Amino acid sequence: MTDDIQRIRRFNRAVTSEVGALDTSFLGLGRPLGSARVLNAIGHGQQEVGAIRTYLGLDSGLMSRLLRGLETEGLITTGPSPDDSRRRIAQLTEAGRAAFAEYERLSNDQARAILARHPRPKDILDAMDLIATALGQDRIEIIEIDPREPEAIHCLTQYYEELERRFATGFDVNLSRDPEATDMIRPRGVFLLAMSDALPIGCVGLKGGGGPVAEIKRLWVSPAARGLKLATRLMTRAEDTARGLGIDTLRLDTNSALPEAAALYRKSGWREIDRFNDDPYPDMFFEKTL
Amino acid sequence: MTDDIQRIRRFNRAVTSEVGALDTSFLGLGRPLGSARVLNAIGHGQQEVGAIRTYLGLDSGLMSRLLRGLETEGLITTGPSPDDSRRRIAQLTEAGRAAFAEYERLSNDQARAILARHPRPKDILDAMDLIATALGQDRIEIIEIDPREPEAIHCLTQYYEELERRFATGFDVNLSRDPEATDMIRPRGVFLLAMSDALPIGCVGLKGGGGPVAEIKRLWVSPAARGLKLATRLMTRAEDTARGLGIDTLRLDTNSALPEAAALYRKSGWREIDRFNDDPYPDMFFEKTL
DNA sequence: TCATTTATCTGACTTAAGTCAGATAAAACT
DNA sequence: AGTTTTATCTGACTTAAGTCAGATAAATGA
Repeated sequence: MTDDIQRIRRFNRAVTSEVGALDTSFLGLGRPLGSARVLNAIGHGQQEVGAIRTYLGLDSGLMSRLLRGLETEGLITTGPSPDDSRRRIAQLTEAGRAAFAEYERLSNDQARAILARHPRPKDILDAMDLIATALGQDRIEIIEIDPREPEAIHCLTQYYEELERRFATGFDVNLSRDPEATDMIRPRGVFLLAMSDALPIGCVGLKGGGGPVAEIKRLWVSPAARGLKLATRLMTRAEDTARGLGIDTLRLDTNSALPEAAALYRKSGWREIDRFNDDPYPDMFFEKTL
Repeated sequence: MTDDIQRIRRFNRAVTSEVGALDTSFLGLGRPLGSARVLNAIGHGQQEVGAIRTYLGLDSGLMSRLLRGLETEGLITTGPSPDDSRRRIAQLTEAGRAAFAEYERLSNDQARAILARHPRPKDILDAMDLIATALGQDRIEIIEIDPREPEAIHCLTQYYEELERRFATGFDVNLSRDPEATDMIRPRGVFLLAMSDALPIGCVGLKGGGGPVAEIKRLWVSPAARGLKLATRLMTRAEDTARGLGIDTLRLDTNSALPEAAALYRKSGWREIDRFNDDPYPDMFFEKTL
């Protein structure tokens, strides 16, 4: 146990000296860290002065001075917010966009360098996802999204890859009954993503047909997020949404090669029923009355 | 690829806000970060003022002033180094040890908290080891050590566990020909550890008997360090040491359940020979003339 | 309408951190 | 022995960061 703590502290040392170097590398462009942080916040789309101030945890006086500094450097312009002219909004000028792009390039180069000098970049990325998800586990949010958006496709692709690995026969989505995207968009259904600071780490689809019966599809949680009860959160949210859409019966199919899925369904009020479709992959079928 | 970079940058955000909070938590004890860092360096056994200065990257003037500050606080004493009185060495006073213990407690609590709030602490630790090893891959050192030391046992235990997992029959070290520790200590042999910032990540034993023939035993590299050519480095160093001990022939045994090991031996000048012992586990035997 | 609240700004501070040019004394070199 | 190098210290700076008490102007509420 003490040994474990040593391992964590070694990790802390490693990242503060390496990742922390990113923070200070911002100094490489000759601008104090405070100004650089404000400039980057604006570049990343934060417009409201107050929002930036809270985000960066700055005193109002300091914030004001940093903004004045960036203004005289010609990197930003500020003006009153149209809906409340006490508030001010900041925007990058042409020169500001150029400076911001420099910072982006620096960050990206540093990230690329980490990947390039390691023989197993995939393992590194997975480990980073696991740690970042663990550190941010209290800030995981569930959002509704169009299943054709890239974030959704990111999850679905990984879901299909996992089925390919875990089914003895492999998995080809073209042989499966791939739901129409519009069946998983309101008002017929919904597609939910679990997001951890901009990274999608889980999904579930509610596929409706306009009637009182709908199907749960594509429940998946990233390996980085397993154990955090995310599948339960996604299912609960999907069921709540279904109720709101006037649905009273939910069905789903699954495969006995995914025992943790069946266990979850059994534990949360689903009961096994007879086969209700001719999809070649599933061998277990469940139903739940809402 | 762009996506990968986003994942790394998300990781950077997560650790700078969480691990960076550790840095600033040091401020919680009311001492400026600079003084706290010096105090902790001394607490961790760094005595030489110059060494601390290089380690923390401080200007000599600043360093001097920080030391004076800690001295007037009554936390350290400084004096000339016995072997070169230009240099100075710093030591904690009783009060200094108490203050240092407070910082240790803070760091340990923070580490413990990370483990406690995650359902899969082992995965988190493995991921942290992988990333810390990757970030510090240029600072991996190979050291000689007594195989009965805890760092060596840490590696050997993991080695045995891996054999237990990978051999169809499992692995019981008591049934194997476990070498005498003294056969792996100079002048008969040597035991080598690969260290990444205080974490042992690989080992190899050179087991000699005083004569010109010796055996390579217990070659193992932590999953966190695979792909970094560490096995090759360990073997090269072991062979070099063997030459220095007047050994001209090396032998080893291995098992075909570890194909990557046999591949390494073949690639680096070993040739397969007939069985030379009656250990129940190995089924392949190699020899190399130095 | 008038007092109150809210968002930001300004000026006058403090503290931490870092830089740089000597000063000093011991060690190393010739 | 005398010069040079090395390790540390001191004093006189600069810069970044942060604090705090008002000032100002727009929005809100009674």
